[in-house]
Amino acid sequence: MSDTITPGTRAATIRDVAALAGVSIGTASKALNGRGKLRPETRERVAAAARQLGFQPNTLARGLLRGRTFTVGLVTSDSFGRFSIPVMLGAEDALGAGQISVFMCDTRDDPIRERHQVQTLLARRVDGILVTGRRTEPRPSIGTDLPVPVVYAMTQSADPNDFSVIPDDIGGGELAVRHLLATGRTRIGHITGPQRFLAARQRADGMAKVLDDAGLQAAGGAAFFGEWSEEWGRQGADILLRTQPDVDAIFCGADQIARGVAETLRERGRRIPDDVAVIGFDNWEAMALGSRPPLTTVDMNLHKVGRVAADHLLAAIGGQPIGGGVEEVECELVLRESTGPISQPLTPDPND
Amino acid sequence: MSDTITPGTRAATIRDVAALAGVSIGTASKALNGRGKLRPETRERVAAAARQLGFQPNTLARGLLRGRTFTVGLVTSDSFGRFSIPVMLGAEDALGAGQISVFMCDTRDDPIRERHQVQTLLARRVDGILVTGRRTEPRPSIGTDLPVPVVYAMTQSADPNDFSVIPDDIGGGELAVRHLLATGRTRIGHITGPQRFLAARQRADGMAKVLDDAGLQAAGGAAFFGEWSEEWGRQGADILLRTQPDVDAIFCGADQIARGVAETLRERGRRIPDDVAVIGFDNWEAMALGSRPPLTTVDMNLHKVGRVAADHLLAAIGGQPIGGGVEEVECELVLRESTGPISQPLTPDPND
DNA sequence: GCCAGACAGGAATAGGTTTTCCTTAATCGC
DNA sequence: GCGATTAAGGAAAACCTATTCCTGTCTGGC
Repeated sequence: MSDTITPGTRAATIRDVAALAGVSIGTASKALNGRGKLRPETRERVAAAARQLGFQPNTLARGLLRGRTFTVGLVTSDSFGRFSIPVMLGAEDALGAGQISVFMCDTRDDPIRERHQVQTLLARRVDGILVTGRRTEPRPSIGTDLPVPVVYAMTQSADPNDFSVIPDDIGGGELAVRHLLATGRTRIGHITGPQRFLAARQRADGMAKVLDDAGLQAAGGAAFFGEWSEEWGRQGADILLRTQPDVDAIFCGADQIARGVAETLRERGRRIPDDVAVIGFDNWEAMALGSRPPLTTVDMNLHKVGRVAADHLLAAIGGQPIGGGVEEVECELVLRESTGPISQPLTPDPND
Repeated sequence: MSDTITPGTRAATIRDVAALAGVSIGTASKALNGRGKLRPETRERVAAAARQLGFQPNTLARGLLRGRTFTVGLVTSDSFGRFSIPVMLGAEDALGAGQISVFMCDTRDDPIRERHQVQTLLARRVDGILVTGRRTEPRPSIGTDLPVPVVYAMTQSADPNDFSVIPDDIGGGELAVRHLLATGRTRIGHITGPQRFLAARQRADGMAKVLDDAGLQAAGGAAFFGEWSEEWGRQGADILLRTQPDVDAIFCGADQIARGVAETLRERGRRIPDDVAVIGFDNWEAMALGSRPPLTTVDMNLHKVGRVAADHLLAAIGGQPIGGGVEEVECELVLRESTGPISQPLTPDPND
C-alpha cells in the first residue's frame, strides 16, 4: 500500500519477490518450490529476486495452509536440568533433521502451569508434544485426548495408553554388578538414593537379580537407600565399612554418591580399586572425572533416549499410530579406574 | 466442506464456535476478545460455545494478521549447559509473563548451523532473538541488519552496535577479595582458568584492583592461570603451597578449581578456613555444597542476567530502540564455611 | 488452414483470525 | 409521527503462501 517502509529492514514477502521478478505470485511460488511448468529462465529470475531481497517464506502462512507447522513442544519438569538436557539435545538432533523447531516449556513442577503450557502449545498448533522430566514415579498424563501425538521421554506416564521412552535402570544395575563380579568381587554393597524413586529401586533390583543368580547377597543384606548427595555417600560408606569391614566393592546409585563414598574410603585407608572397587551411575562427567580415581559408571544413554523418543514422535506425526507402552533404552558401562586398571585403552596394539 | 471429520479430535476453529453460538465469525471474534458492541447475553453464549468445543484461537492466523507472533528465538552455543540454562530460565520468566513462547536452537558451536538456525527463526517470524553462550567472550554478531531486535546474554557481541548483558566479572573478583580482606586475610593467592578467557582475566583484574587499593599484592605475585578443572585446582594449590607456604587465602576462578584446591589443602594438613580460606566462583551447587567444608563462592546471578536480557528484548520488540552496549549484572557473594564461621545464619536472633 | 496438444504463466481459493466498515432495527427527541 | 442517533451484529478485507484450475499462445501434424 504505502511506499513509506519503516527504516528497519522489513521481511520481504513473496509478493515483493514476484513484483521484482515481474511475475505473478503463484508463479513465484512455483519457481521457488520447483513445481509447475516454468521456463528455466523464469525460475532463475525469481530465484535471483528472492536472493536479492533475502526472502524467507513466511512459515506461519505455510503452516496455516498445510495444517502442519513443523514445530513440536517440549515440556519439561526438570527445569532443564542435568537429565533433561541430554534428552533434549538428542530430540533436537532427530527433529532438526526434519526441519522441525522446538518450543520449550518449563513447568517448574507446577501442574497448573503445565496445563496452561500445553494449552498454549495446542493454540500454536504444534505437530506433537514431547514430555520430559526427572525420573521418579510415573507421572499423570498431560492429557488423554489431545489432538496431537505425545511421547514421554525420561519420564513415564501413568496412563498405559501413553507411550514412554526411559532408560533401562534394571539393566543398568545388572551391568554394574556383573562387571564387579567379573573382576572378582563378591562382597558388594549398594548405596543409593531415596527409596521413593523408582529408578533407585530398579537399580537395586537389577543388582539383586545378578547377585541372586550368582548365589550371593548384597553386603549389608540389602541396598542402603538415602539421598542423591555426596554427603550421604560419605555417611553410607561409613556405615557400610563399620558393619561390613570386608566389603570389596560398592555400587552407587549416582556419581555424586560414588564420589562421597570414594572420599570416605580413602580417608579410612582403603585403596581404590585395589581394596574396594567403586562404581557410579549417570556418567556425570564433572563428577566422575573429578573423583580420584576417575569413576567407572553407568551411562544411561540419555541422548539416545531423546532421539528414540523424537523418532517415535515423528513417526506418529507422520500418521503411524503409536500404541501405549514403554520402550527401554539400554545403559552402557563406562570403564574408568575405580574398578580396576583399564586394559589397553582405545589405542590399537602397535604389533597388530 | 466435508462432514466426515477424522475420528481423532480435531482442533475447533472460530467458525465452529460461531456456528454453535448462532452468530457470525466476526461477532464470535469480538465476543471472545471483548471488543465491539455486543449484548452481554451474546457474549456469554459465544463464550459457552468456545468452552464446550475447547476452542483455542489459532496463533498462526493471528500472528499472520497482526505481524507479531509472540515468539522469540533462543540461540545458544553452550549446548544448554550449566551457564546457559539459568539464563534461559530467567529469560523464560520474563517472556512467559508476556505470553511469549520460546524456540530453542542449539548451535553446537557450528557457525554454519547457527546461520541456518537464525534463518529458520526469521522464517518463523519470531519477534526477537536472544543469543546466549558459555562465557562472556566476545563473539561474532549473528547478523548486523536483521529485521528483528537481538540481545546477547551471558555472551557478548563483538559488534559494538549490538546489546549484551553479562555478569560483572570484575566486580565479582572485587567482591571475593574484599570479603577475604575483611576477614583478616592478607596473603591471598589466585588460581583460575585459562588466560584466554576474558572472564578469567577480569576476575583477576578485580582482585588486583582491591589488593592494590589495600597496598597488597597477590601471593605468588600474580594470578595462576590454568584450566577450569579440579585437577588444575589440585596442581595449582600444590605449586602455590610450595612457593608461598604462608598463604592464608585462595580465591579460585571456579568452584571446580576451588574444590581441587580444598582437597589438596586438606591433604597437606591445612585446615579450612582456620589456616587457609577458600573462595570459589559460579555457585555451582553440586560442587560448592559437596566440597568440605561447603564453599563460599561468587554467584553470577545468571537468572537475573537472563531476565534483564529478556526485558530489554521485550522493550525493543515494543518499539523502544536499544543502542549498542553492554550491561553488567552484579555478582553476589554466597557465604558458606570455607571462609569462616557463618555468623548467625538467616534465622533472626530470638532475643530481638 | 485448422485443430490438438504442449507450454508458460495467471487468477482464484483456501487456511483462521482480527478489524473496519456497513446494515438493520430500535430508541430518542421534538 | 418523523428524522436522527445508537445498539447489535453481519460482510468483507487483510495477512501470506501453495495449489488447482484456467487462459492464452505457440508448435506440429495433417
